[in-house]
Amino acid sequence: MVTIRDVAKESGFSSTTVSIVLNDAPLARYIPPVTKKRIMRAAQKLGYRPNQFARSLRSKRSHTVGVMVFDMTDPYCTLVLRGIENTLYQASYLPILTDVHNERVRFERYLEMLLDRRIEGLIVLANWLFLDINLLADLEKSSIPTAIIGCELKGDSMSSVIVDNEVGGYAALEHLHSLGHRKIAFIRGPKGLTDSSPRWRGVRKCAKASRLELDTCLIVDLPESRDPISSFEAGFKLTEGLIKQKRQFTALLAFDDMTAFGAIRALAKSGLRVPEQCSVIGFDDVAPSALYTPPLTTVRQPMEAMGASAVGVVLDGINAVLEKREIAASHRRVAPELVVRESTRSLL
Amino acid sequence: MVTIRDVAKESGFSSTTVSIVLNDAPLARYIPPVTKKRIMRAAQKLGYRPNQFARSLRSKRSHTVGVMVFDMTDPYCTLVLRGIENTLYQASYLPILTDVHNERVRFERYLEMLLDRRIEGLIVLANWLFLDINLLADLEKSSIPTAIIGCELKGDSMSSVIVDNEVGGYAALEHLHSLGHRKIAFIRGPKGLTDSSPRWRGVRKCAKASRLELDTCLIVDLPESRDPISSFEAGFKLTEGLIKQKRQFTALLAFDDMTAFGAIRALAKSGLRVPEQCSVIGFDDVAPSALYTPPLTTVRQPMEAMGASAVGVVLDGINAVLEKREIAASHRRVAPELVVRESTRSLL
DNA sequence: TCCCGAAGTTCGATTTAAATG
DNA sequence: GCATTTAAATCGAACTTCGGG
Repeated sequence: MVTIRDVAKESGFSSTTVSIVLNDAPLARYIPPVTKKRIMRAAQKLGYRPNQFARSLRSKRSHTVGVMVFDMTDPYCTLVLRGIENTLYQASYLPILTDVHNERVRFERYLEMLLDRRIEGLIVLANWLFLDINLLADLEKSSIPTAIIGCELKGDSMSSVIVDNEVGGYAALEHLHSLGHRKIAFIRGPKGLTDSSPRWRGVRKCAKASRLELDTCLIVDLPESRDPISSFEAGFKLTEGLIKQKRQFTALLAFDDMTAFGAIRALAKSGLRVPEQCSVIGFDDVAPSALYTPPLTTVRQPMEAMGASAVGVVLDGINAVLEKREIAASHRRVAPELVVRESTRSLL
Repeated sequence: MVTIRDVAKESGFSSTTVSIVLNDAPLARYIPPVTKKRIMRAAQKLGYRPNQFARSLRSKRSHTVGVMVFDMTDPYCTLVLRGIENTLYQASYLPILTDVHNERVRFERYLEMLLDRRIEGLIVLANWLFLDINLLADLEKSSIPTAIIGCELKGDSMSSVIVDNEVGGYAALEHLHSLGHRKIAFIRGPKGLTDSSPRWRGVRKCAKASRLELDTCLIVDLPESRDPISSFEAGFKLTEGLIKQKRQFTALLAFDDMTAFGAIRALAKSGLRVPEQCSVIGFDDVAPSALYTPPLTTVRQPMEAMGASAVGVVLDGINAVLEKREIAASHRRVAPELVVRESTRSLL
């Protein structure tokens, strides 16, 4: 490996001067262009690349951000990760990706490993989180800039980026209602998920506003489960249950897209066609939704933008730390967007 | 930050002794249990965590593996990444994830960044690769253990893990043939993809073995494109074209699952039901395939196992380097598995 | 000679303080 | 005092060498 001393020897200057020149440090003003040229050429010639370990040791910086996901296999992650990656790339940071598998020990071990690596920031993708929220509290004391995506929280220590679930829930029902649907089945999210209740609040709000009465016989809940795929299976079973009980409904509002897929499957199995005999709307707009047959109408979370936003917040935090400024945590709530495709249809 | 010297002071021993004890170095045999206890307690009390920068600087090790993906949004990546993550975790390595977006400059920049970080190994997920293969040759000179997933290559410097495309292609056609299908449409992969030709070779081999004549009017090719989603759109358009030309076929063999999704969509749009009027088979078994309506019959690549396998190879390489052993690159070809679901049906 | 522990060097880059002309 | 350059200290851990008992 070629070191700064090799460059010094090759160029005929001291390693101090080489360092100053190559980093374009303040003192570089005093160094005559000839010297700079010579040093540059020497470095070039030798193919010198500074040792990041040594650099980090002095500067205490890693130019690395930790990314913690609770379950990678959730399709929700993909685009968020893309947003994170892309924004970090612009800023010349590199992400260390960890997948907690919704396991407590794994969370703790990974957090320790990341902290040991002196990550400068941390982004947590709490998409399908069934761990004690107290775990997240542990993060607070780590005192590194942290942003959580998909889990609302108060407080000054950690930032958060979430979609406005209430607005989204409202939009979903409003869409079905505007199409003339009145007998609507609902599959709500599991109690343990922070998204569930605001999303349902939005639905109720819309129902109230449009004087729609919700039939409690048509409301079912997703069970708790650590596995995001399970919402597909649960969506399937719950819908099947509804059908078997001969509940009449012309539309179904699912907690998320996976649930909607399960519901569509159940409907198809019973010979009910979507959207001809039953409209279905999901939530999230994960990648497969656009590819589904029929393409799924859903409420989109701007996932890539949310990833980018989280990185932005964390980067601001890092800069604040570097400049020894205090900075308050920011809590961003981004607007969802109704995406009308072909799984919903007007009753008229 | 608490350093080893703080622990030394606290425990009353020198930093040397502390280092020996905490690392359980060979010399630790000579150190009496009392001393060890005292040092351990001091470390515990102060919450000492060794500085990885300093450690890496001396040991020249980063305990980090670079992971390079050509397009994260390809659903193919998800499970492979899970396999990689999980296996690295067992071995206490951390992955740095980079997404090349199929862009040359990005590839080069990321590679440089990873090398600067002194990654100990590199895993390349060449799933939807439309860059010059020569780029990969650049990797050779990096001289760090490297494994490529999804792209066959010879040579001793880099290892590879691929699915046996020929066997897979064979199995796909064999399945359709065994169901009684004789008029079969084919959507082949783009020429630029290394998977395309062996997969097709398998198909032809099976056709020959079962004396099935392939109708060239029913064979179409996916265009080149950097975007993996494009195979959905192309699958849609190509199938639509086939239908518009009134080509008769009772089954369709798609290059991959995304293409199959596009084909199903086109069939549905023309009022053709799957599998009643046309069977469709894909390749890969990406996550959405099982959730599709109808659930897609496909040829599964054991993606998680392939990720794990690549990590295994790289880890072996790392150990070889540490022990200054020479080690030959390994080229693993794993068997695919036919997954029969509901998008294919017997003609009888 | 064996056991225990400490002093000092090394890894490679940055930075402070100081030395030249 | 000014422009130009550098010796030496520093970051934190690990390893080599050495000395005392």
